[in-house]
Amino acid sequence: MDSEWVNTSLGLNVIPFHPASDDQAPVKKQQELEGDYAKVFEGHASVKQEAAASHVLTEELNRISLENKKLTEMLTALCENYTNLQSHVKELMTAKQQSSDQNDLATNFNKKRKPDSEDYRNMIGLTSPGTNTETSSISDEEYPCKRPKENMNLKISKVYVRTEASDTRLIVKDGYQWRKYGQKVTRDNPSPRAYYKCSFAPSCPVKKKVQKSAENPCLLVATYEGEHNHMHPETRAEVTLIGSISPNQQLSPLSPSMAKRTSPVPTFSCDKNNNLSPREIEGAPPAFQQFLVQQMASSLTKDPNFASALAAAISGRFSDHSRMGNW
DNA sequence: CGTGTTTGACCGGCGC
DNA sequence: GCGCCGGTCAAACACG
Repeated sequence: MDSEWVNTSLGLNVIPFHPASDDQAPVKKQQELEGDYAKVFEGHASVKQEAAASHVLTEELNRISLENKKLTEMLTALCENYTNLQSHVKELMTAKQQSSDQNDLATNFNKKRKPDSEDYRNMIGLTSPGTNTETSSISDEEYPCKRPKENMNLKISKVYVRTEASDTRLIVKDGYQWRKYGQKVTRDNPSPRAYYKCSFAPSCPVKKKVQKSAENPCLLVATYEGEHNHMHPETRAEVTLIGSISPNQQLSPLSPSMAKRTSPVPTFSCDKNNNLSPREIEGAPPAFQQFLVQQMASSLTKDPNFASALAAAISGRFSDHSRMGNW
C-alpha cells in the first residue's frame, strides 16, 4: 500500500520538516532558524548557547519527523493487516460453506425437497436468531445451489431484521419502493410469506420475500432476488458508508407507529457500531478503500484531542530535555 | 379516482 | 398421472 496519499501531518504548528529529497532546504532552514533565534536571544545568551539550542531543536524536529514516519508506517501496516484479515475471513467463509454443502447433501439426501434457505443459514452458522447481529446477507455466491433450474446469475441475498413478535406486518424498510403481489402460508413456517416486486422502476426485476423466522418470531427474514437496474431512491449511501448514520436508521426494529407503506431508508447494512461489514469494504473499489484510509488519517489529524495529546507528549519530551540541562 | 393491498385461483416444478 | 407445494396472477377491496 502506498502511503504517499496518507496525509499524516498533525497540524500541530510544528516547523515543517523537509525530507532528504531536498538536500538544501534543511540546511537553509536550519540557518534561518539559527538566525532567528540569534536575533531573539541577542544580548541574553552567548552565540554558542544559541547554536546549541538550535541544534537541539533541529534534532527534536528530526525525531518528530521520524515518529511521524513511524506512525505512517504503522497506519500502512494496519491497513495491510486489515486487508489480509479480510481475505482470511473470506477464505474461512468459503471453506465453511463448502463443508456445509457437503453436509447438506448428506443430511438432506432423503428429503423430499431441497432444504429451506433458513436451514442452510443455520447450518453455516450465519446470523442465527438471538444473536446481536442486526442484519446480514447471503449472496448467491455463497449459496450457489439454490434454485438450480432458475437463472444462476440471479443475485439472492438475505437480510434479517428485528421486529416485534406481535407485529404481523411483513414490512422491511430498505429504501426501495415495493409492491406486494402475493402472500402465502408456507409449509415449514406458520407465519405467512409476503411477496414483493420493486415498483420504483417498471422494468426492475427485483423481487423480495418477507417472512418471519420460524425459530424467532422477532426476526423478519427478507430474501432479495435479482439486482436493481436503477439508482437507489435515496442516494445517501455515501453518508452511510462513512458511518455517520445512526444505527436506528439501519434496517432496524419496526416500530408500531411505522407508516403503512414502506418508506425510503438507506440500505447499507452496517453493524451496530456503524462499521461497514468486511464484505462491503472488500467489494468497494480501491479508490473507495483509499478514501476510507484517508478518512481514518484525516479524522486523526483533525481530532483536537488526538492533536493535543500528541502535542502534550511532545512538550513532555521537550521538558525532559530541558530538565536534562540542554536548555 | 389512482394506487396499493388482499386473497382465492391458477400454474408449474418436483417426488412418488 | 397425481398430489403437494411455492410462486404468481388478477379481481375485489381499502384508502387517501
